[in-house]
Amino acid sequence: MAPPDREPAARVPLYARVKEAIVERIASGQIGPGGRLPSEHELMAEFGVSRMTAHRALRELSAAGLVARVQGRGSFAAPPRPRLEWLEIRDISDEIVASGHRHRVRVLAQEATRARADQALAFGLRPGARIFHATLLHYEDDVPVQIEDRLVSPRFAPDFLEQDFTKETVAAYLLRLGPATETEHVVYATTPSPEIRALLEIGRDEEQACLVVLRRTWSGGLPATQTEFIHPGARYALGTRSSMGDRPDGPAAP
Amino acid sequence: MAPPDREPAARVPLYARVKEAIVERIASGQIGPGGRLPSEHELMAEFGVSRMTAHRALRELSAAGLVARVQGRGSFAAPPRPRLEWLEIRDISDEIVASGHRHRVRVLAQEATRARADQALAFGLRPGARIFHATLLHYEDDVPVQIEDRLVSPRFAPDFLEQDFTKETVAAYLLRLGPATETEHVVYATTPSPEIRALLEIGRDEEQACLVVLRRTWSGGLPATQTEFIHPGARYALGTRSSMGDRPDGPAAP
DNA sequence: AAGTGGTCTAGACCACACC
DNA sequence: GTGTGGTCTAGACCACTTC
Repeated sequence: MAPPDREPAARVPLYARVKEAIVERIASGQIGPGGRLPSEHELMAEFGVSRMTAHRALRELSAAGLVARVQGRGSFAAPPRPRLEWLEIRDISDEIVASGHRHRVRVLAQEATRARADQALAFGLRPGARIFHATLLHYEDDVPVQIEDRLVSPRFAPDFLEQDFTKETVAAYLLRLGPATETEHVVYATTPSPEIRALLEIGRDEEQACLVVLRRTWSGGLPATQTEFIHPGARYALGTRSSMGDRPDGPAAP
Repeated sequence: MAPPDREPAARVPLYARVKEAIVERIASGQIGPGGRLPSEHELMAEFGVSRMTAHRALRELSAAGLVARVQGRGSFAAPPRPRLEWLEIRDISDEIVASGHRHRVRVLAQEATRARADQALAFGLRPGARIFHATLLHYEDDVPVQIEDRLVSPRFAPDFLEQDFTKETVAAYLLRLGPATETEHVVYATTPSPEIRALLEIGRDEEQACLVVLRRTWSGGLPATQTEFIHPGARYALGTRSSMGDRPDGPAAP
């Protein structure tokens, strides 16, 4: 009673074929922005699928932001509203290894310190409270490409000082303790101090600007970590590339 | 035969309740990273829902990256693998207006030029071919915060020179012509030239580094635009914040 | 009233993993 | 073989919009 594959064609799920067909009509301009899409019943007739299958195709396109659906009215092609774009932030060691290079890390500091007033505020502690700190320098083929400067809440990672971060990434260790429930990223450019320049081996004549990624995480509502990733501007860039249809979820536009 | 609401409770769909329950177990640590989740049949029994409903809950959590599913084995809590993080890139005028400030733009250039060798290569044209160029300077409350330097393919936007970009954003105009099918972003830090410094009104003593977002777009396989957004490092940052469960799609980890 | 999307069910066939 | 997830169907009830 359920013919799962009416054609011995390629093993592409029906809902995926329906999605492809709709994306094709939008991408080719055949349905312009704001234009009306076939209703679920029309898709049932056109592709010979059940309503659940037609519905799934439209629902997933809606989640992907390519299609807007309004109950009682119909489905429409992506509205002419600026789409959000997304920049991927990955772990530096992954990136280096994935690009076929050699990754090495030096642990410059791994200690307990007293929280300064601003740090205490950020972590919800009293000034002078004990907090963990670590500074790591990441090399790609012996060229320094990132300074990782971390503050970690002792509440979140009590055994932080006992870890060997040349064996396991700090990020991997922290993830092992429990996933962050909230994450904040800020990216900006800055002119490095002489100390930073020395660590990153930035010559006097070399491009001096640095790219900084500031990451703050929370776990279960409590601040867990705060990290500055500092990169030499001339040797590092964040990048991403996306195609229509494989974009991350965006707010389904009205 | 289909009791749609066995309890007159709040109007929350069943699949959403199942999702919430699972997220709760993961976020509370009750199911630690890599831990096993109830199977679809177990969820059916526990929540009294059909298999389709249990499946939808798990499928959406899988798309959100919180759950990994493996055919034949089962469903598991977010694996202890570095999650991808995402940085949002938005239109500068939107950002300024959304934050309650005043946006103004000056058109510094809007012309047809001859493509340099590298530009011709990027656009798939012969060197010296006609190409459109525009430079805009964006102000937030009369303080310059972005230089927008664009190259646009005449094939994609034949009437580019006739537009009034003080009335309509370049991005909005281009979107009107047709959505980009592919987009590439690269973010890096750089030390600005004296010309750039002058335009952005960066003083001699001021922080000099600039944040550059390079965006390239394609439409239907052909290069459409290439843009450099240059920001003073001290006055601009990219930022984002995300919570567990509302993250964009990532590759469902094995 | 008719059409639309939003949800839900019961049952089915399949591919895959593990024992 | 048993259990898992992946897909699909036919039909149902509901809320909403439009006529």
